[in-house]
Amino acid sequence: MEWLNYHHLLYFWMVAKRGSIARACEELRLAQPTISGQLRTLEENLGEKLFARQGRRLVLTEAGQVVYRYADEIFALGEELSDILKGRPRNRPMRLIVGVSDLIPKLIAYRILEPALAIKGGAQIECYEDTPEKLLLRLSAHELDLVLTDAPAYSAVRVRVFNHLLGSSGVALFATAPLARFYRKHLPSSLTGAPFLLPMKNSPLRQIIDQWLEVHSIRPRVLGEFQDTALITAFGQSGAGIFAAPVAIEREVRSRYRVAKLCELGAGVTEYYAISAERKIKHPAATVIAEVAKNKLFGIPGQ
Amino acid sequence: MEWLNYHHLLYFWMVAKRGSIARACEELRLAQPTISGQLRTLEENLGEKLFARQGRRLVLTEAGQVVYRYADEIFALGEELSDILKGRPRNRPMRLIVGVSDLIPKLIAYRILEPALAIKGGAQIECYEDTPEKLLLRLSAHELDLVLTDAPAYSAVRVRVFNHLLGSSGVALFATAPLARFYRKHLPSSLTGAPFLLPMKNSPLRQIIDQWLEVHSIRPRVLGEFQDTALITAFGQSGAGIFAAPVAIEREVRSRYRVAKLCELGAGVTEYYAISAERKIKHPAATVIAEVAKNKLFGIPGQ
DNA sequence: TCTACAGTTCGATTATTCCGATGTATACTG
DNA sequence: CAGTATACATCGGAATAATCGAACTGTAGA
Repeated sequence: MEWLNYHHLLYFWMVAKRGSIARACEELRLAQPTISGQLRTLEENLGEKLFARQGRRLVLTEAGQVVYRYADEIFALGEELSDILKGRPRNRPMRLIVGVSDLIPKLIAYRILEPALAIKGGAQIECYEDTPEKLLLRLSAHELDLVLTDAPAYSAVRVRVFNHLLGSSGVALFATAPLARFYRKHLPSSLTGAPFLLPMKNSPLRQIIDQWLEVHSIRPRVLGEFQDTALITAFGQSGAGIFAAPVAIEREVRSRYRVAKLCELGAGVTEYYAISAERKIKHPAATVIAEVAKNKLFGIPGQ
Repeated sequence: MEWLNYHHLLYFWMVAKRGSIARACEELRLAQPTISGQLRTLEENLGEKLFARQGRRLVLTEAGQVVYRYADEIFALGEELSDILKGRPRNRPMRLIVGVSDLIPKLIAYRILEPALAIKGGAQIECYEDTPEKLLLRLSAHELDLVLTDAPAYSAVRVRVFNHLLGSSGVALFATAPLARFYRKHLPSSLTGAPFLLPMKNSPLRQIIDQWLEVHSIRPRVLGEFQDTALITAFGQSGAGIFAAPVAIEREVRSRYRVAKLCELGAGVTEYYAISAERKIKHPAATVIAEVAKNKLFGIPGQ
């Protein structure tokens, strides 16, 4: 494994950003030949020309543009990290800042977060969505107060985040009435070849579905894979295909999307977690959320 | 501006990942004193201890954990970049892979994408959601075929992506019946102090709303700010507050979320774009999408 | 054709990285 | 409680890479 030289990349990035080697020199306080040379070795290492000369200007090649965009992301993260370490907390007003995983149905997210609006004074909520990994990153940098996900935070390295199980729910399949009518006979074997709208491969919900399909030897027709459950339901509502949702919100799903329940997926259970940076959830609004979720949200049925 | 030393960071990252300097040495093919030393200079540069000795192990300090997570992001991007340049396209089967901006209402996204399911043979769709910036990054690396956003791609550097305007729509405010009844009298001045669910500050839709509020000298009570429009509607449906949505999907919004329209926001118009890596959209499913959107989706009213 | 500008090439110089040897603390072993 | 293996820290010199000034090449404009 040969490593990318990030310093070369940094010089390249600055040249691309400023539009010329000369102006990058000023910014980086280096001599022209230095950058010129480093740029050349970067191109050699990558085996791609990054700039093409156009008159006496440099313009990015196609490959250069791709590299530039990645570099932009990389160094933006680096600067963010520097800022945080220098103790310039990125402005955090007096409100609850929550990260919500894409994989959590919005109706569930609403049910979890809603108590925070009800507390007196009315906490203001700020919601960001992203992949769980990104959200945890921002949680650990104390940019978020709370992260909602459907899986506990993995800990390859022991990380200082703490998982609070809010509740769990079984999973059911839903579809518009005509689809449901058609496939309801001879369940579950009728589902082979049936059109499915599925979450991405890496999501816990998808694993539950796949396992269930496996057990029943069903090979569905996959119409599409979606990172966000809200898009799945947008498609599902229009009768494009069959989709899965937690039974905890069965009633809302049925009425809101005008769909019918096909069947429940036996053993499989989705879980919902709040993840905080401290062992004990401190933010008052967050405490309320966790309490209400544990006691009321999913507690009633089956217990 | 003093730059982060990304090579030191890389060593640190590997040590944290592998759990010890010794094992990082194997991976990086370096001698143990080398890494030990580099780690020390990194700590000195940052002014933070990153590891604490626990017996003869090293464990990450609080600061170390923050740095580690950022490093993870940074070097994951770096590896992705290397992969792409080495011509290992990250597995792209025969389907349409679309990036959808968080900021696009799912109902709009559905309407835009739906034609692709209808074409014969039935294209399989794969949908990712993220911020427009990240999506464009992946588009330029040819990991996506198409990106749907509500603003054309900015071009700080001339980038090889092309914007295709799919359509535009006015904006209206919605709320549940009780809320609507209460605020409908003396619009728009009645809205001062009214509870609002808003998209994030940087979104085009938010700018339209803010501008309208500004013009009418309304100062609403902001309940929360959301990155994803689907969460806004989940809150809005439950009567938490007033929210905005494009009039193009007024009917669906009203029936699906059981809300009523308060009023339209005069001049403001949201736009929807498909962004592709080539000047001409090539992917057959993508072509269909763009065609249908331009001709039918938003074309009828007002034209 | 002359000049200003932008980037390149070429050694010489300087800074940084890297390693082996050695030292210190910690865990395991009988 | 030695004796030994493990893991990291420290040190100084050797190897490597980055940097610079000076001279060179090509372009654009006067």
